[in-house]
Amino acid sequence: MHTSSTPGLRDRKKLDTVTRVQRVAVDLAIDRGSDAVTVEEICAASDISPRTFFNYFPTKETAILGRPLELLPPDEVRGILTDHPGAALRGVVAVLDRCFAASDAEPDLMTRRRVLMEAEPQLIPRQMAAFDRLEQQLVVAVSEWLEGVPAARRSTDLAAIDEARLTVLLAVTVIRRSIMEWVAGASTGGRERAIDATLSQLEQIVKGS
Amino acid sequence: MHTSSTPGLRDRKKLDTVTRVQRVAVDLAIDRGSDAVTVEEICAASDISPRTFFNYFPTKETAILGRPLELLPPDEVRGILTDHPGAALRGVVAVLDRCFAASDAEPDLMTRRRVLMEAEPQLIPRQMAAFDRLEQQLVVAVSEWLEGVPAARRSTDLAAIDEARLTVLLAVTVIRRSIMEWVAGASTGGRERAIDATLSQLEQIVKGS
DNA sequence: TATAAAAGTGTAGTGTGTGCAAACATGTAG
DNA sequence: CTACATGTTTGCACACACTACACTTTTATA
Repeated sequence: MHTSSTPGLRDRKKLDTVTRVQRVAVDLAIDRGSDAVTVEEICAASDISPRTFFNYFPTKETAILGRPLELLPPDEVRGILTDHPGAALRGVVAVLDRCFAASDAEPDLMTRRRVLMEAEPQLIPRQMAAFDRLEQQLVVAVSEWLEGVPAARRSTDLAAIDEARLTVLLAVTVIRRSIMEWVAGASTGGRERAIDATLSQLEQIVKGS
Repeated sequence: MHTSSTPGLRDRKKLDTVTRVQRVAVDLAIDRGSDAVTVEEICAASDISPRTFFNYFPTKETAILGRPLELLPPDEVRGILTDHPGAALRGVVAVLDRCFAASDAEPDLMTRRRVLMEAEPQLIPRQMAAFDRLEQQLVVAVSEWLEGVPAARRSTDLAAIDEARLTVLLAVTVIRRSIMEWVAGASTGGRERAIDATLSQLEQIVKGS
């Protein structure tokens, strides 16, 4: 058994292979279009067998776009939500942003994926559909957290589960819009700035209705 | 050439076949799970050849869940938007609702799809990803419409394209939430009621942030 | 009834993804 | 260093979605 902090040769090799394949995959996709690239080509260019490819990635798409985001540990989620008292939406957006920041996130890989998405915008909604699991987990977490907030300090009179569902959908929308801006390269600052801008636009639009 | 208003035998037969296949597809999916159903089974049960299946439907998913929604003709879109002055969000939601109502919409087929989605919730985000095209077209339409509204009557000071993008995303979110309620069978009334409820919840949540 | 157009089908593929079992590498213990 | 256990990689055979092409059948119209 090997439970120390150093990864060990075996795991290091594995990680190397994974990132190498991901890089090759996204590069080929940028070159020829993601549909035109075959798994066999990716494998040939990364020196692994097709069978091994599917040990690493459940689908071709996963290798090109990356694994779907995972939810932070529950206590971290609670902490972030509590940091935004009376503004569940901002809290949930912050959680999603952290999930995003915490993902694999080799910077150059992210950059290349951004380039790819710019060239093939139809990949963006697919990526969003992969948020599904995250979304469901988040609804549970937010709902539980809301139930622990005394009614006097809540900013709505909705049932916790209803507020949680809609808040999570809204937060995903905010993140989605921010990612679109980020992909378009328009936003001057980082994601934070784009998120703040989106949130204030959101307020204007909703209040105007 | 046949350009009269009556469909003609050929087209009637075609329509019959399409709806029959759709019914068989969704029924089999309810019985065995949509992943476990093969195109061959659907074809055997609906007396067409697999090759013909793919003449009718681009994918298996399309046969089970239905074609993605199509945008109403541009003048209708403009009309609906103009019916909701100063509340672009409500207007866009109304447009989406009409698109929904105008889709194939054999009532019993819709019911069965509702049952299927209840059993396999992961189908819902997939369905939403299919909104992609509709969403893009809608952004263009809304943006053009907003540009025709004098600034004094606008409820925000955002650039038309920015307001259009975010408004469409929000409207899709509202529709998505309403469909989820409708699928869950919770809403007492029809979609309209669910949409109104969602919109007012939305206001509460955003104003509370 | 003859004929052109459209719809349906069979065949032979490509590509993604899976199950299984054998070959291989690596870590551990004597 | 050797031997064993465990995890990784691979080859092979396969199921299924989907496509290109050529061919037959059906329908609409003259």
